[in-house]
Amino acid sequence: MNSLPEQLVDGTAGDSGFDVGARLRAVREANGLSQRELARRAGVTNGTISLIEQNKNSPSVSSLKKVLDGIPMTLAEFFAQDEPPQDQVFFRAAELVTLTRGAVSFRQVGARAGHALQILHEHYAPGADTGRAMLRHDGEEGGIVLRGRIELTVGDRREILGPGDAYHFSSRIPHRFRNPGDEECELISACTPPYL
Amino acid sequence: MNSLPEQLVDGTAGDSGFDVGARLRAVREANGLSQRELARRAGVTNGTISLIEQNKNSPSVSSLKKVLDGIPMTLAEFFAQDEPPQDQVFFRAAELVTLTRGAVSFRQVGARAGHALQILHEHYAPGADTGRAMLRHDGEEGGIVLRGRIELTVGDRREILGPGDAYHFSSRIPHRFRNPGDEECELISACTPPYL
DNA sequence: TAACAGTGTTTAAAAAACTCAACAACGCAA
DNA sequence: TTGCGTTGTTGAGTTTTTTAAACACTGTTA
Repeated sequence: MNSLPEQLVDGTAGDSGFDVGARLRAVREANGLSQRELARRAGVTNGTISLIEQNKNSPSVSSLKKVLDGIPMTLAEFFAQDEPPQDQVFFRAAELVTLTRGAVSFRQVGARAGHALQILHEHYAPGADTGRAMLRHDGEEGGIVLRGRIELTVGDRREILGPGDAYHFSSRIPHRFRNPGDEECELISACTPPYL
Repeated sequence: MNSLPEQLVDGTAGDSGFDVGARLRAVREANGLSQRELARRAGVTNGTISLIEQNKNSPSVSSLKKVLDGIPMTLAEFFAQDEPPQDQVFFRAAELVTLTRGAVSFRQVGARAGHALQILHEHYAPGADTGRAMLRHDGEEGGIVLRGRIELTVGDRREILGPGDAYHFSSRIPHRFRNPGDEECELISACTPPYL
């Protein structure tokens, strides 16, 4: 049942919001390689390269990786061209987006997507807690306490930090923030990549 | 003819030098999604997610993109790696390393090397200036002003920021900080990667 | 002109990914 | 306990990608 084996992804940007075919063709030509030469280096056939470049098929990650190895180029480099522009530089206090998660509020600097860095001005009400289920995600995070006290648990370590104290850890370690006092706690944090 | 339809990519990191399965599982769990919930949002079946996470198949770029759209996360973010060693987590106020550059002082959270994130508590004396020769380096940086005023020039844009105001830009754009007032200026900044 | 070496494209068969539906395991409430 | 809802995994069948080989086109050489 294939009366219309037309290209399933449309000819231009495809269904992926990222024009894999055009990107591969540009990269290949920028390196002065023919389809056949790249195919030989990559250990695939020239037909595969042709079809990918025309967006007539969507390569598997493993075959795309093989092809890029023949360039050579990493997957991250290949896709690291789609980051949106987004270039607001200055943010007035009133412009900071405020996010609320129960007794914790975050004032976020700029937008979340397309950046490698996220900066938050966080406020923890007395007793506020990010939850018993510990947080875990990629990247690193750190911060400095401005006011009040915060109890921070990272893996099997736990400390109570006060004004001027700071922290920095890999976000892959399970972690939890809790305000154990009667006073609001205020801190500024940064993390990479953004995760909220 | 499929006498050995075993997994072609080995169980761990696969043939791609990048463990797509483990990475997807980590990302999904970090966002608190079940395989089924992610599958529903992405418009694929839960079986697909399961097989990908076990590295029993290598998804096509278009299906991986669909899956990531349900997170949401871009392909570039997915393939961007990170490697944090070093593990001091808590830093008492007195422990913060202080660096001085003329009329500007930085109190640094943790060590500089081997991290993707650097956090600084900066103090600019009245008139302090990072110099007429504009700064330029890789990464992104941002911060929030706590006290005083700072004049920030980024490319051809210039603003004076006060308490609560913030900034965020690509460090590749030439930039310069200057305290134009009579009062000390204090701010907390973050940048990635570290550059001092 | 013909013969050749290079290019990218296209087709049928083989291989791999994807779907659908069933399965086993766990936690939780009745 | 039973029952229900959830989790992740698995097998049979369908769809898509990949291969291998042929095709059409270009520029060069004889």
